[in-house]
Amino acid sequence: MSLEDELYEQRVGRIAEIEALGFSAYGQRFDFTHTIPQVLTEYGDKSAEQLGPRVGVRVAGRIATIRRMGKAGFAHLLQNGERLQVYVRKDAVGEKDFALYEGLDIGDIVGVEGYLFRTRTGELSVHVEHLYFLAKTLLSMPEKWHGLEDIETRYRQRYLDLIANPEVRRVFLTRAKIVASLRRQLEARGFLEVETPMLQPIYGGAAARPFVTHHNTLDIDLYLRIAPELYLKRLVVGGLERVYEINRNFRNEGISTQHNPEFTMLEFYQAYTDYHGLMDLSEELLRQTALDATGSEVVEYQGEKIDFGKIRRVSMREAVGNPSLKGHNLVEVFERQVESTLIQPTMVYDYPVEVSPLSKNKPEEPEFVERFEIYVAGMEIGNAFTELNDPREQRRRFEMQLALREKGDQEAHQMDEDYVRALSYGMPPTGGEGIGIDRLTMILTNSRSIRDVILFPLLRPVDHE
RNA sequence: GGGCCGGUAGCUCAGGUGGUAGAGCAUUUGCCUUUUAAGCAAAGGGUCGCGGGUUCGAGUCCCGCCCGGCUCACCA
Repeated sequence: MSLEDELYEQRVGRIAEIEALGFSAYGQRFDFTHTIPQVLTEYGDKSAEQLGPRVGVRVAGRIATIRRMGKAGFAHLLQNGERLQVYVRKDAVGEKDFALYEGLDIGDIVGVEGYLFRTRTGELSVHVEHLYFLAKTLLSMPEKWHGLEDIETRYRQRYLDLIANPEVRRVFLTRAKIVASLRRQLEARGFLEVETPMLQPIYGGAAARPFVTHHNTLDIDLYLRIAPELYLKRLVVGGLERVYEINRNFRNEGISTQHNPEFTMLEFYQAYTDYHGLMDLSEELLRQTALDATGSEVVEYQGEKIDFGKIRRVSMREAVGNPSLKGHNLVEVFERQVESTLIQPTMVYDYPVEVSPLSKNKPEEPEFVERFEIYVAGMEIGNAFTELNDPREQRRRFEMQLALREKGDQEAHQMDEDYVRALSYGMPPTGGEGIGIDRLTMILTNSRSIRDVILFPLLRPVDHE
């Protein structure tokens, strides 16, 4: 028998022992008086005297460490990323509870009832009077000192990663704060949150290859959306003048430290503004989000201080430093030579029309459009433009894209007749923007890989024969 | 897809030039009523990612494959 099986059988055997003592191996509801973080916040700085006469608590958590010393012992309970020590002695808990304590494994989930005290070395602890068994672990936990380090296991078994590595938990708490901050700011400005189709008969709103799926009853192929853009603008036509969506996009392309096949975008549209208005708004949104998520406008990313307090604005032609370049050549040089050097938050504006099929032309320079992208730490995190609202020009742009598709460009835009029809009813002048939530989270959590900010990144599945 | 790196006990890792696989944590047993990487004593635990090959002999050398990481290309 392998060690793994041996450990498993050992613990299955322990279920019988737990039940023989009158406990359930998979216990009942446990009403606690405090979470462990609450105990630490409330009593963490109280002296032994201040804990008298008696502070009674009921707390629950997962056993993180055990130190047994004959007829007494200690354990640390882990809950919500924080640890509280408990002290169990035979003469305080009685025969039965002490027998239960003696058979505990690291990873078991228990509840304790008792009172707070300070140990000789000063650690705030619970002097246990009753022990409750809540859930049995059958598998052994990662090592207490190094935690779980194997990157593949961390992604495949994120639950273990979350138990063993407190900083992982923090990343995802920060991610939630980022999303909450953006929602709060958009709500405050009168934006309405909406949901638009993930399953789309025509995919659009970006240049990318899609995932294809099939609906059986309708017997049609559908695409997982690559962007919600065209639907959101239909809503602007419909009079929802400020809308946003925070949701997943799917792109059937490469995987890297900056790309996951499904990723989360914020897209928002505001009628009666343009890309200059969006630059002002973006600056404020990013500054406030950094502040809400990290407590500071200046964050450290991979050794660089990134300042969201003021965002530089530069035209693409200035950034490239060659005013004669245009079209695809300009973008190519920009991406090859400039993009990775944009460490501080930077808005790069005025894109060639060729790469921007949905953006409005600059009136005085129609070969350029009113578009900008936001770069931070060498990564594109946002893309925004004054929306093209002339249906006849939009049709010409789609036709340009179809011509590219004919030449083999698999990422060229499809024709969307209903979108052109929607524009034909009249869309107000509108600014629209997308912000990549995953990449923004990378920067605000100092994460090197997009997989570190996505709970379950896509990995090739392993065969279980 | 290309290049580089990695996969050894449940976890974290050692294993120059080939010679029957080690440590710490975890586990088991004993002792221990304020410990905290508790301690002391003892024990068990491995298809060395998978498959071929070279060799008397492969964790180690060669070939192929699988999985992962980084990076380049592509993309957001």
